[in-house]
Order: sequence, then C-alpha cells, then structure tokens
Amino acid sequence: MDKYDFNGIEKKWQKYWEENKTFHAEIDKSKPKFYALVEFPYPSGQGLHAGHPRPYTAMDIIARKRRMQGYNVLFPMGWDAFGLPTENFAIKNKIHPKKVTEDNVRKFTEQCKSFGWSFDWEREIDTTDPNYYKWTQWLFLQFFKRGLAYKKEMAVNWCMECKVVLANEEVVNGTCERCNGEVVRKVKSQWMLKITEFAQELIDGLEDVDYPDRIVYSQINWIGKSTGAEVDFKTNAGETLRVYTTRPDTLFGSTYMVIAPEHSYVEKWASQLKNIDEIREYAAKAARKSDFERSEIAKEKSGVKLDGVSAINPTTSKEIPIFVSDYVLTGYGTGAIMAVPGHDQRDWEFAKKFDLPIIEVVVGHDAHGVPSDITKEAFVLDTDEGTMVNSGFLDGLGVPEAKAKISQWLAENKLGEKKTNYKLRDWVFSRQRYWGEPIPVVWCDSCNKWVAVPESELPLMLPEVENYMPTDTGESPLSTLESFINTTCPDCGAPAKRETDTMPQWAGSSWYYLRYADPHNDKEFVSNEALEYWLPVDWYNGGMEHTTLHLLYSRFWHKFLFGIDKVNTPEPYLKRTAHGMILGEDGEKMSKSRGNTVDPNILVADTGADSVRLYEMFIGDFEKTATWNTQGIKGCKRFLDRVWALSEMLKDGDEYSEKLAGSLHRTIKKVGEDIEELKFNTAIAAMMAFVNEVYSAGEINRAELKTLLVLLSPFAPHLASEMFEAFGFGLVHEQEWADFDPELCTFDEVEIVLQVNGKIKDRITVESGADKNTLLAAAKANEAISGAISGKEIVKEIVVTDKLVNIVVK
RNA sequence: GCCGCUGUGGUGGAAUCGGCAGACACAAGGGACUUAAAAUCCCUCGCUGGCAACAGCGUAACGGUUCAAGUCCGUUCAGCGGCACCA
Repeated sequence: MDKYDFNGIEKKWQKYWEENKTFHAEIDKSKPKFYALVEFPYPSGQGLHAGHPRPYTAMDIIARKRRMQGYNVLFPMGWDAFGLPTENFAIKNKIHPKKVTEDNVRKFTEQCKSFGWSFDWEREIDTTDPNYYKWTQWLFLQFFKRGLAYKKEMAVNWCMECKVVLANEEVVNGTCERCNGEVVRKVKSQWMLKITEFAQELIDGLEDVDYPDRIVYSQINWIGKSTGAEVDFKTNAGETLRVYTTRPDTLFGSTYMVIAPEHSYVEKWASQLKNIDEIREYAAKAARKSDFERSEIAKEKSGVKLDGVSAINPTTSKEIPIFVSDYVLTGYGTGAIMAVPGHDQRDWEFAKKFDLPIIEVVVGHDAHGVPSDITKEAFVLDTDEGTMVNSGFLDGLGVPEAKAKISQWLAENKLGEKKTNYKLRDWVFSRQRYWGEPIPVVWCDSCNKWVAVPESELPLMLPEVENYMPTDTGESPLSTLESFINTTCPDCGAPAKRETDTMPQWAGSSWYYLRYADPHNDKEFVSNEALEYWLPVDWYNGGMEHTTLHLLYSRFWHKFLFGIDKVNTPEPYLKRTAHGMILGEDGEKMSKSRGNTVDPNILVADTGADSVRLYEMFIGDFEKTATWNTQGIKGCKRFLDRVWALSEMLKDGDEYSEKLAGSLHRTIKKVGEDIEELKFNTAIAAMMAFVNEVYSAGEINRAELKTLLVLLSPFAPHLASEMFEAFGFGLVHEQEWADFDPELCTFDEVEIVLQVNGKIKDRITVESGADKNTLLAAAKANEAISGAISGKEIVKEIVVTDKLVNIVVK
C-alpha cells in the first residue's frame, strides 16, 4: 500500500495557510462569531511537551468545525512570558531574560506551526512586550484609583529558594509551588488587590456560565462562604471580645473562648496577665512556624490559658476562661472564637486536653441515624435536624428556629449581629523580582502617599539592568538601580521614589483574552467595537490546575472592569472545559528528573503532525488523565495511510451508494456530536470503523470520500486538505460541515436478543421498528425459546422494541 | 479528616434512558505476499472446560432493588486530584 508523504504535504499546507492568512479573523457582522480560547503557554526553554498538543488540538478541532459551520472564528495564541523560570535561567546562563524569552518564543512558534493548529498568528501577543504590559499597568492603575489596590504590612510567604513572596495559592504543603523550596513567614509591605470585595459576585456569576460541576465546586470552595453571627463577650479587663460563629444557636454551650496568638488583645492585656511571659513565648513559637508546620503539629491541640482575664457568656452570665491557641487563625473572622466543645470537634479535643466542661445543647442523630453522644465526640450537624436543650429560652426549638431567635435576641440586646464571612483573602500582588511588569506608582515623601504614574507615561519600561539577581534582603533587583528609583512626584513635583516591586505572573494572564480581540490597539486596552463583537469567550479550555487561581483571578478582573463599564459582559467565559493531564509511559507525571518526558516534535518528524494530533485525541477520555504510549501512534498513522490508500478503490458517484449511505450518515452524526461533547476518541473510532467498512466493501465513491475528508479535516487537516485538492474537491477548509439525515441513520434490520428469565437463548434478525406483538410471536416461534418455556407457566413478558424479548417463566 | 473523581481483557479504552460487556486501537499468535525482512492484506484474540456445537464464569469486594445492573442504592477496599484547624 502506498504511504503518504506526510512531510511534504504538511509543509505545503502550513505554508499555504500562513501565506494566505487562512485563519486570520476580522470583525464581520454578517456572520455569527465564535471565540475559541486555549490557555496561552509559558514559553519555557524545553519547548512544547506532550501535554501541550492535547488541549490545542482539541480546540483546533472545534475551531475548524465551527468555521465550516459558517462561524467567524477567533482562535488566538500568545505567550505568558513573564516568570521565574526564565529569570532563573537567565541568571544561571548570564543571558538577559528578554533574549531568553525571544529565543523561547521563536522555538514555540515554530513548533506550534508544525502541528498545523489554526491559530490567528496576526493576533499573537506577548505579556512581556511593552505594548502589552502598558495595558496591564494601566489596568492596575484602574484598581489603584478606586482603592482596590492598596499596600499592607503583612506576614507573607517567603520562598527561601526563589527569594520571592508567594501568594497563599502558590504555597503547596509548605513548599514553593515552583521550586519546592522551603517557605517561611516574613513580614513585608505588599501591594494587595481587593478580590474579597467581589467574593459574592464571583459566587453568583457561576450560575450564569457553563462550567463543569467540579470547577464550580472548586471555585465555591475556594471562596468559602459561611453565614453566622458576630457576638460580643464582656471581659473583666474592660474590653469586649468579639467572635465570629456559624452556630450562634449553640451560644449556651460555650464554656470557654480562644483567641489567636497574634490577637491584639494579648499585648493590650499584658499588664493584667500574670502569665504574660508564657503567653508571649507561645505566640513567638507559633509565629516562627510556617503555616505548614503549624498544621503539622496541630494534630495535638496546644494553648495557654490567660491568667487574669476572663469573659462572661452573655446567655448564661457564667464566667468562662480565655485561652490563646494556634488553632484559631488571625486572618479569619475576628481572630477569636467562642468555643462550644459539645458541638465542634476541634473545641471538643481542646476541652478534653485542658479538662474543660462540655455541655450538650443540641440533641439529634447523624446521617446514619446514630444518636448524638457528646461523651464520645462533638455532635456536629450534618443535617438541619437537631433539638435545643440546656439552652434557656431556646429549649425545644429546632436548630434553624434557634438560629433565628438567638440572632434576634443578640440584635435586641446589642450583643451582636448576623455576619457573612469568606475564606478568600485579598490577593498579594507584588513580587520582589526583576522579570515582571513594574508596578506604576511612586512614593512621594512630601505628599506622604503613593501616587499613580500618569497614564500618559505608560508603559513604565522595565529598565535594562546588569544584575537581576534577587537580593537576600528581599528587595527587588530594581531597588539597586538609582536611575530607575529616583523620579519626581507626578502630583507635586517633589523628589519621589518609584516602587521597585513587580507584578506576579498572574497579572498578564488575567486579561489576555480581552487583548486578543484587539491586539494592536495603542489607544485603549481594547476597543468597544472589538469587545462588542468578540466578547465573551464562547469556549475556553485549559488545565484543571488553573481552574481555581487563574480562572478566579481573571473573573475578578473582568467583574471589576464590568463594574466600571470597561467591558460589556459580567462574565468573561461562557463555557469552560478542562482536559486531563498526560502522564509518562511509566504512569508518573512527566518530568525531566524522572526522564519520562516525550518530545512531541520528534514524533511529528517521525510520523507527521496529523498522526500525533490524532493520537493525542485518541489516547482516551479528553477530560481524564491519560498515560502516554508511543506505540499507540502507530495505529493512528496506519489509519491515515489507509485513508490515503482509499484512492486505489475510488469510484465515480455524485451520491452516496446504497451500500455505504447508512453507515456514512451514522458516522457524520457520531463525529459531529462527539466533537461537541469533547469525545474525540470515539469520534475517531467511528471514522476508523467506517474506513474498515469501506475496505470490506472494496470501494468508495467520490461523494463518500469527500464527506469522509470533511469529517476528518479538523483532526488531520493536512492530509484532508491534500486529498481534497488532489481529487478536485477544492479547499477543504472552505467546505461546509457535513449534514446527515436522521432517517438514514437508522438500520433496516436489527438483531433482537431473546431471553428466558434474563438469560440469552438466541438472537434473531427482524425488520427495524417491528411492534411488540410481532416480536413476541417471533420469539415464541423460535426453537430455543419454545424449548425453554414449554411446560412452564409464563409469569411476565417484556418486549423492548429493536432490543430484546424476555420471557419470565416459573 | 472533608470535598470531588476513578476502578472494565495482556495494554489504552468503548458501552444515550438499566437492555447482546469488551466498539476502536496497541501488544500477541497464525496465514498470504516476499529469496528474506520490513511494510501491507486476511484471520484469531476476556477466563475455564470441550475436537466441536456449546456450557459455565466474568466490569475492585460484599450485599440490595429489578424480568434485566458496568450502569441505580448501601457498605467496604484501592488509587488519583483538590482543600486542610476557616469557628
């Protein structure tokens, strides 16, 4: 059999597409638009790895199909090029990060083009390009001007290895997400973005978009909304101590209180505390620990009782002790809790250890019907079913009623109020590194405040420096560059100093989908016209690892921009899907150190881009993790060779032949539907099955081949384009997507399973759509059936049209 | 610990609403072609027994619902991902 010259064909068509700008999109109001987006890559020195082609090919298939369905498709690509690896590589090899980025981008571009993805290269963007980061800076200033970017002294996560501040989201098990280096706590002044202001909107918006449940859950969990109340407890030190609780109904059961070791009252009360030294020592110990260590040793509760200050439970008027303990966090709620050991497992453990009273105030049973027993463990409600006891005026009420009544009582007595809390923290937005967008603000001593760099002076260029090594003091490399730092105040003209921190890598990727709509605009970050036509993104596919952070951050920016009328939709992405990771052949995550990485470009050189594209889609369920197997590509290559060789059995014909029409219509239906559901693997299987059928038939006509090539073209565009042209059908990307007739998808004859008592006895072939009586009669006429039921009593007869007959006998 | 997901041949994986388990591939075995090999084409391919027709078993384990369960329900086990003292 003739094999096709994939090398020549692929180069030919890539050149054609590039020269003709085939996939370049312009606003065209006569056509419906479709904006397909993939996560733009970080151009690392290693080039593309086996994981990249999976999502890109998937969206390419969808984009190509949409074009054939008459949509004006925007399918852009760019580079998320700021970031630590480039900077570290630059330091190690003494090459400027700009040069490193340029080299890497060149390599990535070339590799992307060799896969034949139908990106609009006219819209390529690069987050490190001043023409791009000008607008990232401009966007930061919009936050700043509205008080949503602010500077704050805070304990931050400091990576000892990278010498950089990390967002909470970037700390994994107490180590740096990127380098696995140790992370410690350090107090620094940091730029923050007020994402918390949008917490509720970020939850509500999820109802208007089409995201898979697992992504919705992860967003909601990350935001972590809870409702409850804040309650004031009087203390004998004078101050009232305010706590946050989700269970105000259990107030009668609160037998002690706990404040975080960092709580400001510790020092406020210092003179009244007889054991202040012991408390300070405990607090110092807690502060030294990273969050990770703190939770590591937290299996055993620890704490110190305040000797000299106590509180009064407002419901029982009983005096209760106050403790410091690191199981109470300073950053959540008020940094103080009322402990209800009967109904909170952490409080219960603490009470056991310090021998504190445990009072039962709710009785009920758990989801399995086991009655509550607070001598064994705290009774925490997993349903709303519980009855109040030992709770004065709440006795006998159900929990929801008790919550309402106590809230009212607290309000009437001015002891507290309802309160909603979120786990979400504001976003730490500064990094003490070189390779990022400079934050465009200056500190003016005479104004005594941070002043925005005027928008007319943007971009604030990242200066060329000799040495971009991070400093051990935790200051940015820019901090040593006098010519950069020293400036004048835009407000008053007095000498002022520039901010030397840069933005995190998330900044550029938080709005890139907007820039793609209008990438060369030097007046605005995006024009209204482009926004109105292209936005929102219709379908955004990316990795599961970006479904909390990147997705949340970019939704936050978008909601902010919507609020100030800079974008026209409340959500940026209508539909989001996530692909599974590709593991190495050993079933482990691909990594250089394991030596199990796969270079897709070598495979492209060996078997052609179309084969690799096909294999990446055939490997398994797109949304699940898949294990790489280089052997598997062979099957896909073989299939394409078989398609190529169909020319040897080609016959004339303008209409589908009787022999193949049915299965071709079914294949059209299956491939079309499967693409929409991301079931690329079964779509390919369907095309393989059709080709196998053609081989059995020994012939295919021109009309049939043409349709097959249309179906195959999004998957293997080079081969399909070449054959399409060779047989005089024209340009496949200008073809309309194939239609099917639902009536022709059905079979004339179907095989019916004959069962007795659910056991298969025989199979018969009957006309499709035969009615139940006919089927039953045919079944009873069957020898195997009549033999099995003779002399027995028929209890039940089940007939499923086109499927089976089951006769139940006794 | 909590939340989410997954468990099917030697392997990757298929299987709308519960209705023939194993589509489509890889690997393996056999045959044709060839001086030979590769490639290609054709056949076999869940397990057990049988020359065979065929019979029995089989979707992590156990139990349940049903005429019928990979699919629904319960319990358990294993693996993966996320969160992890959030009051």
